[in-house]
Amino acid sequence: MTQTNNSKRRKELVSIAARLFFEQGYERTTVRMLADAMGIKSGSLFHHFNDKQEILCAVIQDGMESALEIAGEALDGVTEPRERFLALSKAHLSTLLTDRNAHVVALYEWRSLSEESLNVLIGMRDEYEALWQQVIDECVTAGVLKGDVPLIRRFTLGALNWTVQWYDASGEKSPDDLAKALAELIGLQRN
Amino acid sequence: MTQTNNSKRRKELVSIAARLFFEQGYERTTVRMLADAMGIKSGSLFHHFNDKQEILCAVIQDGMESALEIAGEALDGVTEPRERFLALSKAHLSTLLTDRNAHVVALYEWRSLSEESLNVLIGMRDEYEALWQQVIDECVTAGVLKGDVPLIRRFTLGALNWTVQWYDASGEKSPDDLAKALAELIGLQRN
DNA sequence: AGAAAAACCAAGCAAGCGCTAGATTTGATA
DNA sequence: TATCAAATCTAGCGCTTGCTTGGTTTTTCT
Repeated sequence: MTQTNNSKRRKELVSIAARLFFEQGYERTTVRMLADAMGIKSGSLFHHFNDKQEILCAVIQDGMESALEIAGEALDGVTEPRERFLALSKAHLSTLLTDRNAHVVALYEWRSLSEESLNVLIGMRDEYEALWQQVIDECVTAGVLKGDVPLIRRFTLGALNWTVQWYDASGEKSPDDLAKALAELIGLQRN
Repeated sequence: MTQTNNSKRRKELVSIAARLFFEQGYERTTVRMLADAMGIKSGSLFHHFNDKQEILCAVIQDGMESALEIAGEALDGVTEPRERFLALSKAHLSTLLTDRNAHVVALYEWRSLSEESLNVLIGMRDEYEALWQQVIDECVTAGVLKGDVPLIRRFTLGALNWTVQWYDASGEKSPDDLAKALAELIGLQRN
């Protein structure tokens, strides 16, 4: 029976689904489109997933996991608050703009999830936001940032997440450039 | 025949559609849901609109128009660059968070538009962004902001537009509070 | 090699989708 | 009061949707 397994095949399928969901949105992507891109028939999809929405859940889970992992690595060994902020921003934009799939879906398709799936994912999102909260808190404590910490976090993530709406990968600016520019905008690189 | 008219009735219907599109997204909203909310049968909808996508187009047009109008009023008579930035931010958040319908749809549902509708709306979007571009340019010229103007504009609008994802109207912070906080974050209110 | 499990296909169902056509009602105007 | 257009309804068409079922192929493991 179809379990919520973690087989290698399933991972591949989730990755393909991520691409389609990113390109055209969850609702506009049919199970037949998914199956075509996967090289199987639409019915076979339901051997790996209980329903379509579960595919979305898996994609988002994927996106959150990789975002968390990359963020953790980026912060590892970095101690100076401003550097930590910059490292986290770079990690965020990197997952968002270079592997433009799962992480983007994770940000923009929450609405289509079942309540059950939502409960699974909210924990990961909170964990990710806690990471930001901590880094920003360090900046405020160190006196390099001023203001309400949750609010700064939300503005920052908003500015970063919105980049997927306009970023041109073929342009001259790299994700790292953007991260640096944002840090400058909020006065982190002035001193 | 069904024309792209501007009758009063049509305006009402567009307003109702805006609410539904905002609440559940365009793709998840069926013509029957729309008709129900409008108090008519689904078939009658197509006397006012040629197809479903045209309703979305009208909603977005509505959102952009009111945003443009409110922004223009907000800037009227204000000359000091920092005040102009703040006024524009307040106007933006006001349309976004108090009348949480058309403007939000205008931001998040572009993907479902036909190419034809897109061409109609892109002009309005550009006009709105030009407003921001100008105000930010004034700030940079006045020396109260530093950096690449288009980039600042995009980060700012990103931070503002993302508020719809988390803002709680029943909370303690008003849209104006948020605008002020953002201005402080990017160093506009320090001197 | 042989058995068990996993992956897949062929065929199609029931429901819901956007949309249409033709008749009917409503409301303004002459 | 007669006329005509706008607005709505009734009824349903043709298609696509997510998903199911029952059987076949492929892979894995002993």
